[in-house]
Amino acid sequence: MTISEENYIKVIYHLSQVSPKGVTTNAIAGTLDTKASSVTDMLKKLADKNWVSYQKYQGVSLTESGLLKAKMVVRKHRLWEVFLVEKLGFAWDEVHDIAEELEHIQSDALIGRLDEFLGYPSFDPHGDPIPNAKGEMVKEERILLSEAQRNHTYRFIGVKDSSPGFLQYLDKQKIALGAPIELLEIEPFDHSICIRINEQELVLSQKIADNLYVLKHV
Amino acid sequence: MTISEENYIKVIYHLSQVSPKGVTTNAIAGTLDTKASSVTDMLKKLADKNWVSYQKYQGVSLTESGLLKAKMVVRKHRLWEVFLVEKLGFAWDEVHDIAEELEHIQSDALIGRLDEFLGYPSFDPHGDPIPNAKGEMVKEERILLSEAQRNHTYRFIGVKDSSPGFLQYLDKQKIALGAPIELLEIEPFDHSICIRINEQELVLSQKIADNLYVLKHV
DNA sequence: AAAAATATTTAGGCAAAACTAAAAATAGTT
DNA sequence: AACTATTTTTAGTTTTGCCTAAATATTTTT
Repeated sequence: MTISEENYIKVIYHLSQVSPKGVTTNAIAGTLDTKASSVTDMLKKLADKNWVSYQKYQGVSLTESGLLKAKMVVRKHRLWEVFLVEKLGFAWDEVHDIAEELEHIQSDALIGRLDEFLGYPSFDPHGDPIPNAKGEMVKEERILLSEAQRNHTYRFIGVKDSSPGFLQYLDKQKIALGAPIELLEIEPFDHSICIRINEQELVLSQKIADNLYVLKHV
Repeated sequence: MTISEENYIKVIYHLSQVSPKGVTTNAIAGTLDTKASSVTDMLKKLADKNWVSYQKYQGVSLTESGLLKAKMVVRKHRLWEVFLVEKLGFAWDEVHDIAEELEHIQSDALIGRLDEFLGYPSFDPHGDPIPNAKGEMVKEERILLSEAQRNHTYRFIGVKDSSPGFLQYLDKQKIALGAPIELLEIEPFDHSICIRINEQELVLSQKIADNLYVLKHV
């Protein structure tokens, strides 16, 4: 499997999470920053190799073997991110691009030993679950903070947007993974919210609340 | 710099150690397992980018910037080997191919932090010196065991051949890096030698002795 | 020094993965 | 249902890094 093929499979996997009935050519092109015609070419190749099922003009979805391939790439990406943060001391906003390269190293022995070295982590530094060697991962009952209810308390467990800009904003506001968040107020006009975190009150815009995953109960 | 370009530069660097007056097209082709015509193509490209000086039919040598590039690839390769052995518990005969992939990850920050994490090692698991960020590395007064003198004691500090087969042979004979070796006898007929190592006597063929680096004094 | 052997380069092609431009299919709108 | 807009595919190119086969240099042998 080439690096390019792995990247396509991974992107199709991520886009499938949002639109499970089929991923469009344009969506893939947009994510990978290529042209739609290039995507069509690659989809044919991936279909030939039985990693996606693809009908002209109807979008694609991963086959069983494609899904496993995708999960293995995601597994590698997230394990490397844990390594970069936990062992090398990188900040959570610095690791994505490096992991993007490391995820393509081909060695099952390597990734198995890395997993062991890291203590078999279940989540990466952004709160995303790490598939095990079989592709299984924990599934949490998480919601977006923008969908949460007034006067309830949640736990901040992940980000939807993991771009450096957003992560740096969270650092600045001292909003860290695992923190309890109490939803104090929802402003009807602009959907901004007021929360209590670290014993302080904080106002977050809808856009921010829309990118924070919280645990439903407690 | 592409992966292919890095591999060429690295191979030219290694071959230069043996033949400093110029590396031949065929030597490169042999090492990289490609055809001479492919090498010629690449040499032109590398010359255009000023990483090698190349005269038709006269072989190549690295320019100053090419030499630094090569040392940085070697640095990455050897640091990753240390990581694989020291941190992930791989054996010294298992790490070459994985490091061959890892050496192409592009991130100065990564390699700097990896170096720090490993405690700024000076040698890789095979006893080869690791260049620092400037390309400097320690130079030892080492010789081959086949060039050593009778009744002198040496220290085993490196291997010339680092193929898995040879390394496994050394493991089997309990010949480990750092061990003192006393040269007891040189057999004139086949140049095999008798040594004392780990309080035991051992006979080594010329081929073995020809691939072991030892420290000259003590 | 000429002939033979070897090494290297040139010329022409191929496959992967991207591109542009044009054609075809689908979706949306009146 | 027809027209328009959008999406997707096809067709034809480009670039990178490799290949084979043929031509040219260099080296070795006689």
